[in-house]
Amino acid sequence: MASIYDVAKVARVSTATVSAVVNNQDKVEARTRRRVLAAIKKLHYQPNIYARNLARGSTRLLGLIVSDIVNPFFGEVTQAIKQAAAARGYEVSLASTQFSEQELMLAVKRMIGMRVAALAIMTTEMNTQVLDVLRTSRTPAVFEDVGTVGETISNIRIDYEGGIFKAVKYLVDLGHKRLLFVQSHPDTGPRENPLFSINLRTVAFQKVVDQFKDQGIKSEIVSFPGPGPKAGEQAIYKALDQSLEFTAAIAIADPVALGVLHGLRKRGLQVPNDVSVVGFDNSYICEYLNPPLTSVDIPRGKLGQMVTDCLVSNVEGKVPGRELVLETDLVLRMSASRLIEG
Amino acid sequence: MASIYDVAKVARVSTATVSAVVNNQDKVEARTRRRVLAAIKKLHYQPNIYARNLARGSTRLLGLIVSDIVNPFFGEVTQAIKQAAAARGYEVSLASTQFSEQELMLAVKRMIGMRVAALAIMTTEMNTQVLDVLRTSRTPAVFEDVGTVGETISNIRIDYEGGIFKAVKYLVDLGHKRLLFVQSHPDTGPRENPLFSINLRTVAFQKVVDQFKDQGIKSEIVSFPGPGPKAGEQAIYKALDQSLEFTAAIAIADPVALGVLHGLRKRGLQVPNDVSVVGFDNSYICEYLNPPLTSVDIPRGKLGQMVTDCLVSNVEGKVPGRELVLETDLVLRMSASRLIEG
DNA sequence: CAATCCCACTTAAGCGCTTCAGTGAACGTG
DNA sequence: CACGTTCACTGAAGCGCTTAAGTGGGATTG
Repeated sequence: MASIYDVAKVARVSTATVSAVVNNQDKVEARTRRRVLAAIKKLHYQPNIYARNLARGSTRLLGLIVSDIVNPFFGEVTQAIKQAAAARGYEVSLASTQFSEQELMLAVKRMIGMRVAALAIMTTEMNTQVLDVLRTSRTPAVFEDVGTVGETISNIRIDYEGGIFKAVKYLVDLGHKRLLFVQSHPDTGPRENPLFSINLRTVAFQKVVDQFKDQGIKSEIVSFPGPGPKAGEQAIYKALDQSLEFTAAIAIADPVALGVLHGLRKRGLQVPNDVSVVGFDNSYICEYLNPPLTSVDIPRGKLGQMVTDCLVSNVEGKVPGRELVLETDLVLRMSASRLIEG
Repeated sequence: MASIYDVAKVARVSTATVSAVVNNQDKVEARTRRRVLAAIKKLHYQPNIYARNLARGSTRLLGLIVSDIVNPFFGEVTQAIKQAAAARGYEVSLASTQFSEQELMLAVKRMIGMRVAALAIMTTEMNTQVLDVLRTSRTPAVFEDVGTVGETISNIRIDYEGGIFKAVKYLVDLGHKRLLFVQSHPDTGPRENPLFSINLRTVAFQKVVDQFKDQGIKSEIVSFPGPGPKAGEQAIYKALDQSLEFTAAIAIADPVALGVLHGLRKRGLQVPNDVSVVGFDNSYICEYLNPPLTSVDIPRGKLGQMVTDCLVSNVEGKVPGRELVLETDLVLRMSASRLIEG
């Protein structure tokens, strides 16, 4: 592979000039520039990014770590972040952990090795070692839902409670009094880890239901290990088999709702006639389900923007870490309806 | 950020020794190793991958370019490739093009800049310039469905025809005689570009239907710009509005099928009673749809394995490029049924 | 006991860029 | 005309690693 020296030789200039052309600084005379460009084309020269980044000593690279790229929600968030980052002249490098804390640690270390300017961590799993590594490396970072803001660590708190409140109120207004919250949890790791953002959603649900208890609203929570539809399906079977009383179910995430819908159907229950269902995330898929799924919306575009702004201002403006709140909303579709007294 | 020199100084050894420890070569005495490890921990040392890769002069990095990470199918393929690659000691770097040829070119150049050992390109878009860049850079590459095998270029041909044959035969056996093929196409770029793998599926459909024409089977093709459900929905409206005759539809990809299902429902048509629908890709989501979607399966695990094996043997074994065929299969669910003569 | 080999470790060159100080020619100024 | 300026370009150091060649001391050998 041709190096900058080869190009310099062919163009009969110094490497500094080639460098100036490649990075299109306007210090180079048009004639010279053309010679260099011709040489580059002739040799199929492509700068070695390792040499470049090593020499530069810094990168315009944002790291993004998510739990599961297969989940379209993360995919959409990734897109949003990439776009926002590109607008500010940053690239983004993506890693996926498959919900494993070990993978998370590896990914963080790899990112630090890549000397990312800053790091966004949008995973459900988390632990204090990871936080330590981040803090000691002084890599600016932004989390989704991990409370500890620091000099270089920001947090975007998604207002689950707001969204869940809207969902619960909506269901209550429709006449539902028995609510089920369907959770899935990672197979591994401590269930009670407060750093697991997934627990935040459950806690938010409990808080909200508490506010409604003087109206006679009762609730149950079921949980099943493993992410996604499979867990949702099994969890709803569990609820049914235990004869938990509920006329409406809120799922912790859309893929889980997908499983809930499926499980209900298999057991001969109709949605929304027999059971109302509300999802969480408002994936694009909700619109296309049968029935279309009412879901709590987390605006990915705004999230991506927030994440990027937060990181970039931390990197460039030395703005200290802070906490931002992202509002959520309820998008009404067809999967919840007025309770028919039976 | 601490460098290898800092570690060497603290551990009172040379940088070469630190390097040996970091790369765990077993040339270092246990006592020394411990000292080095302690220094690394103390300084929170994390090797700079740019310096490392520059010094090494080669990487164990596979590049993967896909059209759309939001599509769960690509997500699953990505996972499969990552796993297969990890088993052979390679990492993988991911890029997504959003179906843009321009983005594709940028991604390819970035990958070459990263000096990936080899490159897998699983996009629907493609053009000859990209092929040229690849060929001249001598980066081993594997494509999905681009015919031109070369010294460093391999091709995995997905046996669309086989899968579509199974689908068509299945529908014909169920009594259907009027088939609709629902295609979506990228907004940009030449529609007739034979390098667009998406056209391959359509061509395969036409070929297959041809084999059935003496049985009186007729077919139509509709197409709508844009990927995903939205295109599928609009395409099916178009078919309905033009009063195309069909009792069964095959969608070019599952997200498109999702839109078809949705559009049919909105127009008051029942699946499978009024129209049978078959998808393509067999995303995990098919199982959870209502009705569960019959779909042509492309085995991602095998695909990931093939891609990785192909690349690694090209890189390490100097095996020249070749063409491999990936069989497809039809997974039966509930979205297609016997035609009720009306 | 000298010669040999091994072992654990060090020295230093080099990977391919960027960048800053430096050079020399052309130009403008008093 | 001597002087400073500007301009277009060059020279070379240095980024943080890896690795081939080198070193020196202890064990092994004839």
